[in-house]
Amino acid sequence: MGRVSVAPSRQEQKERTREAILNAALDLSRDHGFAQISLRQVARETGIVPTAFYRHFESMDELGLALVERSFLTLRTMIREAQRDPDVLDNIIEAAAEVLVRVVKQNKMHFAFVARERTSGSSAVREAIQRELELFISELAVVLARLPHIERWSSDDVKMAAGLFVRNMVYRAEQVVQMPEGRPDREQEIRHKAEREMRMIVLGFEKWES
Amino acid sequence: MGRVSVAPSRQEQKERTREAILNAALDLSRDHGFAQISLRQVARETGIVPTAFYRHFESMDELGLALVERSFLTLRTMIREAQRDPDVLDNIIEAAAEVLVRVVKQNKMHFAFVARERTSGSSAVREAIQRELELFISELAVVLARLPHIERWSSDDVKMAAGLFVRNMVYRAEQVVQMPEGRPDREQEIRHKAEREMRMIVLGFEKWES
DNA sequence: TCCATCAGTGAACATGCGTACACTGAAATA
DNA sequence: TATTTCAGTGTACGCATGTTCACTGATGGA
Repeated sequence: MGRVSVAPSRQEQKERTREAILNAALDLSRDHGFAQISLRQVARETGIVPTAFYRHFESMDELGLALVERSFLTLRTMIREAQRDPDVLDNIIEAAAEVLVRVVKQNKMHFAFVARERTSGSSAVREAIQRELELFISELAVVLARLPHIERWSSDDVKMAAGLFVRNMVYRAEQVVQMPEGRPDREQEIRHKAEREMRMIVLGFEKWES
Repeated sequence: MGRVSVAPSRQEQKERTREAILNAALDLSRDHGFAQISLRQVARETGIVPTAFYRHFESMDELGLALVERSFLTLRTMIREAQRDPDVLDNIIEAAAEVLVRVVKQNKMHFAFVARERTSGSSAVREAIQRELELFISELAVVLARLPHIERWSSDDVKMAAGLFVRNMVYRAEQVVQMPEGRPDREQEIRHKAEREMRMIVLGFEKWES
């Protein structure tokens, strides 16, 4: 057979194991939350011996922080994608709802992790998520600031609006995550509700200081 | 001395211990979440032996459900109080923000519990909270439905509005809970932000179908 | 007064945990 | 080729956990 399997370098192999640990932890977190899972469970799921875990992370807390980072990479990808999309300026609501549902569906685990560990989780993880969410709101505020009605608002007001959007988005994302597989009707219902809510908030925007 | 101490009846004593267990659990949950605490920790904090726990609850899960119930009793008290207050109809925003901050401050632990265990927690606890929150939104919808602008809306729309309010309220309540003691400036800031947000949402209401 | 009830006790157990420590053997380096 | 590095192994440890079981002694009805 034409199969040529190059032996992976040491680095490559280490990186693979690290990735495997992250995925195992994410997977195990699904049912009972990251804070509940043990180092030994993660090792077992990864297929390594418990002590080998320490070759990659100093503690479960450090693993948790790595997961926060990885999950927010996904979120930032989403906002950048939304920024490139020319529809967004004309029609922010439908575009945002569409991107929301699609990206969340593709990255359920990451969103579930953020939503869950935001309020529970170790204090290190919790604080990291709060910080990242603030950053995310600021990024969204920059996008919003370019919209026609909003150009002249104070930056505090724009941030408030972004906060309302993001917090409602987080809530609807939780619902998409909990959504059972193969239920396009539920999906459409959530998208529809998200659209209505965002539209209502936007109506508030328009009246805010005009 | 005139001290007369009547020996408590068996029932009374049992009720007291039960209450002590609930408080101990609520207190221990504060730092790391209910899901993380052990039956033995709760017993230790209560001042009973681990096995005595079983005289009151079958499992930690049952304890969790009892805490959900007790916490939502507080929430319902809040909405009833708001309903009785005549200011609410004229000036729903300031009144709501005031009630929010005051009641949350008085019952930090209960709100913290609900906010935290809503997304983490065992599935039994999580589902109980989701159900109670839905109920709470419905109750608020009834209150909102009496407001001048809203009378003629569809019930779906009123529920959406109530949902937006409650979810933003939950978020701000989380902040009040996390607020350090003796910081009236932070308290006012949160109240102020909550007011602005609610005002913005209400602006959306007014424009919604008028 | 006698006796049943039952909230709380205390010892014992099997299990899973985090981490220390000495190790192996293949990849990287010299 | 000889040597070093280091990801992963295997054993062992002390500790906290949930749950069992037989118990104690005050309460409260007969």
